[in-house]
Amino acid sequence: MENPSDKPPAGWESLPSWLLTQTANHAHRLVADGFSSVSARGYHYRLLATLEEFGPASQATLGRRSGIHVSDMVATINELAERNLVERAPDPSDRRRNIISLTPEGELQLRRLEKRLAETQDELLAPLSSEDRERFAELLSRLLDHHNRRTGTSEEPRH
Amino acid sequence: MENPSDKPPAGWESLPSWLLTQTANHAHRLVADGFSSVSARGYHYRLLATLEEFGPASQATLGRRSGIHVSDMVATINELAERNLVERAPDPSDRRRNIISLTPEGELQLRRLEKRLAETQDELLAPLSSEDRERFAELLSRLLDHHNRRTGTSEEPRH
DNA sequence: TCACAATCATTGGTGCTCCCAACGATTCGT
DNA sequence: ACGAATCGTTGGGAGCACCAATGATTGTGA
Repeated sequence: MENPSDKPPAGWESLPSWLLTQTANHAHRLVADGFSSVSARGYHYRLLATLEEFGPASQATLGRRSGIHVSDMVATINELAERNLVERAPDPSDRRRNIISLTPEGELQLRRLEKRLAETQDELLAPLSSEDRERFAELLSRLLDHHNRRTGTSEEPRH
Repeated sequence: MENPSDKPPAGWESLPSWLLTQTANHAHRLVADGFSSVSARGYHYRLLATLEEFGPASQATLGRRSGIHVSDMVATINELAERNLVERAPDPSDRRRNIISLTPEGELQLRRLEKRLAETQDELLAPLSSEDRERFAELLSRLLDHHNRRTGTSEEPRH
């Protein structure tokens, strides 16, 4: 965004899709700023959090769990492994797979990221009351759920 | 995949910033799909709508009005001008400037984009009642306003 | 009036997120 | 045993937001 010095435009600025994406933009900026203060970005957090939540797993599985595309997963793991926040080891029982696991340093980093993230939530929702925040989250959840279902976000693992 | 429960993990998935950005993602996809059906993208619509709203202007002014960065404005105008949706003419009174104006074809295209956009809003808000939609928009407006003030810092152009 | 500051359009980048196609290697299903 | 499926990897692209620097032009102040 630059310099809306010329009066508030109009029309499209009141469309839900506009309000939503612009607000999300602010949210993303806030989150990204918090993360970048510890040299991380969204994907790093999502991967670390997923690892802690479900434990070590293959890259493909992690991709499904975190919603990160498998091809982006490679770079994300590279970046984290370079800093020893994550470990990439071959799976002895399936030579196609790597088993990715969280290191102690990775856990520490995750703690830091969670802290920044929590601060960010407050900053993001600053103008909203406690009840408003709840309603806001509820509305978003309803929308997100609906659209996640529609776009078949979770594929059945068949085997 | 020994664990068929590759579903919504937890924790971070309930954070407002996550709900917001992911929902915005769906919104963006819906909007983009609608736009792409007439070979356009967000910037095109924003520029065309701004032109109709305020009339012809220089690229820098359009950038301020639409929130499109001036350096992205160049490409956006190039793309629209190539299809005769917009006209780029030198400003006789200031040889630094171009005056950008909407062509009749541009207006037609704008009508098409508005139509797609209107359809998209309904798709986006499908699971919400009329009252919910209103509350949703109101909450988003409050947030957006707050953060625009904090960030957008619109300074007056020194005459 | 003349030098300096500011503005304008343009170029050529960056970063993040999401997404796609194709590849060799490996394992599974039948 | 053979074809189908899965895994990691590479190397892209789209879209949005943002930044720095440049040459041309215009404005301003001393």
